[in-house]
Order: sequence, then structure tokens, then C-alpha cells
Amino acid sequence: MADGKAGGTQSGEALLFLTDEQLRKGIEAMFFAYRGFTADPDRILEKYGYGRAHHRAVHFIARAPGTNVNNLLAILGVTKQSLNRVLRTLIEDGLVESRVGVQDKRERHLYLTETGQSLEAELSEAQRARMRVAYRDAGHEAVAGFRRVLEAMMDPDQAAYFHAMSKTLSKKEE
Amino acid sequence: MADGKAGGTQSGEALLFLTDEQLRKGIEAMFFAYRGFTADPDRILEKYGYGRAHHRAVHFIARAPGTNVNNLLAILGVTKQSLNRVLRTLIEDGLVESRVGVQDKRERHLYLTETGQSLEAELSEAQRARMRVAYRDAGHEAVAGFRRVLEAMMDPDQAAYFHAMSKTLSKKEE
DNA sequence: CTTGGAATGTCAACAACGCTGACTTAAAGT
DNA sequence: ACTTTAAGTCAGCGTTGTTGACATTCCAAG
Repeated sequence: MADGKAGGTQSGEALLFLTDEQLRKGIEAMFFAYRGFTADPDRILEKYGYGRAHHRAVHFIARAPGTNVNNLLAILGVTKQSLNRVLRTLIEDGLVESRVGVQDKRERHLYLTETGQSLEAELSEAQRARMRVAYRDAGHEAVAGFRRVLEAMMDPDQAAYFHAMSKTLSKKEE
Repeated sequence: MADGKAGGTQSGEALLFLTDEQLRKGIEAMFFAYRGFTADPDRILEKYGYGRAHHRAVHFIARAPGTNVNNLLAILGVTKQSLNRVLRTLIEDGLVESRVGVQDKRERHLYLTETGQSLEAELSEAQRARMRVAYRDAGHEAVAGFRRVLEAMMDPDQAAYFHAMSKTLSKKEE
């Protein structure tokens, strides 16, 4: 436990040889890759005076148009106050529209305006471009593995949102 | 460009079929997985009153004992002032030792104390545990793919640090 | 030996974005 | 009628990032 060179904790030896060193490399790969992952959007956001929190909000509103605030809160995993600060500026700047629910008037359904859609497109395109190159460089088998490991790394409840996301294109609006 | 359902930008069709939808899923997988990735360390850090910045510093000092501040700065990609604030508390709390260089006395070489090593071990063990489970669940082919995609996602200079990291166990101290 | 520049550290101020706690409004459920 | 839920707001705080300015120390070149 002192040096963790090769005799460290291991499990599942029957199937996988996982030295602490290999696991550490995986950890560092996540760290460096995530920085690359956010680098392009960060540069774009800076032009408009927004931050990552704005990007996340815009992304998931684009993904599930008409979602309400509570749902977005659960996906993003932040507090109401934190999201509200971001959402307010996006609404004030005319990127997001907040419509009062018809069935339940307490709820606000969120939509991107045309301006919002164009920012989202710009951010998304930059991020997808990087993913596309990385996917192509790595090959399609690598992509499948990449996705499998990432899914296994999520917290179960987070993973549920991740899977639901594909289907959340069904709008439960009014 | 309005909906990006299936007719979006594609490249490398000869080898890979990459719809915008698949790329978006990859992006979201990174988002949710990174949250899982940091969740365990975050809980531990909270016990001691530290944050992620402390974790990163401790991790890379453990990785390259005797590294100087400038090198750490380049790896972490933050400003001197930002790192210094974190480093100061770690030194005050007796987790990190800063030794004046012998060859060049302007440089400070950084080392973990025993206390620092034990915190690092606790953080690292938690994070490795999650990686281990994720790796096992995904299978070893998936692991190789995971690593390949992550590497392809890094900025070139970041990737250089990532690769150098393995060899930086060579101490250039005094 | 003096001087320029590199490495380091420090101070102040600020911004983004998390958090808690308290409170209001409106609408829905019971 | 009463309670709960959804949303928004205000105030305050902590971490971590940023600039800019400035001091110190010390190597190295003139």
C-alpha cells in the first residue's frame, strides 16, 4: 500500500489484469480528456460572456425541449438557486423562452429561441467535431468500448437520466 | 441544422457511421461519467475541508515526487496564483513539503509528507475502486477502446503531459 | 560585478458557479 | 380549508478560476 507499484489491490483477476498503474492511467486519461472535451465550447462561451453552466442548460433544453425546471434540475444535479441564476440570464438575453404550463400552470416549460438554437448549434458543432475526430482516430470498436466504460462509471441514478435522455424527445408539454 | 436528427454533418463515412445523435450521446456520456468519476473523491475531500484543486495537486505530486511548481502549473493548466493558494494550505496543513532546490535554489521541489500520502492513498483508492468496477463491467477490449478515445480527445500538448507522466517517475531532484 | 530575466511567492480584486437558508407566490391536490 | 409542490428570489458564503501589480531570490550573461 506504500508504493502501489504492482502488488496493489486487484479484483477480477480471472478476467482482467488491472494493476494500480493501469487504473491510475485511466484516471489521468479522464482528467486530460475532459479538459480537451470542454476546451472548444469554453472558447466559444467566452465570446458571449457565458460559462459552462450556461452550456449545460442550453444543451439539455435543446435535447428535451419543453422540459420543466425540476426535470432540468435533476439532470444537472445542481440547486434551484444555481440553475435559476443561469436560466435568468439566458431568458433575459433572449436565448431561452419560459412558457407557463397549460395542464399545470405552476410548471414552466423551457424552449430555445432561434438565437438560443444558434448558440447551441455553434457549441454542439464544436464539441461534436472533436468527438468525431476522436472517434475516427480510435476506430469503431474503441468507440463501443469507450461508451461501455463511461456508462459503467456513472452513478446508477445518473445513468438512468442518461438512458432516458434518448427517449425524452417525447414532449409531455401541455 | 435545425433538428440534427439524422441528416447532420458526417465525416469518415467509409469507416464509421457517426450520426449527430451518436456524437451527442458520447458527449452526454462524458458529462455523466465525469460526475461519477469525481463523486467519491469529492465526498472524501469534504471531510477534510478540501476541494478538487487540492486533489489534483496531491495526485500529481504523488505521481512525480520532487516536481517543481512550474511543472505542476503546466500539468494542471491553472495560474500560479490559483495553484499557490491550494499549495499553501497543503503545506500549512503538513500534507506537502516544499524543499528548496539544491542545483537551482529558486525552484521548490514538492513532496508529500506521510499525512499527504495517506490522504492521497484514500482518494486514489476510492477513485481506482470505481475505475476497477467500470473496467470489469465493460471488459478488457472496452478498456482499450476507452483509453484510445480519451487520448484522441486530448489537446496535443495535454497528451504530451499525459504520456510523459509515466516516465516522470524519474526524479530530477538535486 | 552589475544587470536582466526567470522562478517563485504574495496581495488585492473580481467572476463563475456551486452551496445553504429563508421566504413568497401561485396552483394543484386532498 | 389546508397542505404540498413548482418556481422564483434574496442574502450570504466557499472554492477555484482569472488579471494585474509587485517583491524576492538567484542564475547567467555582459
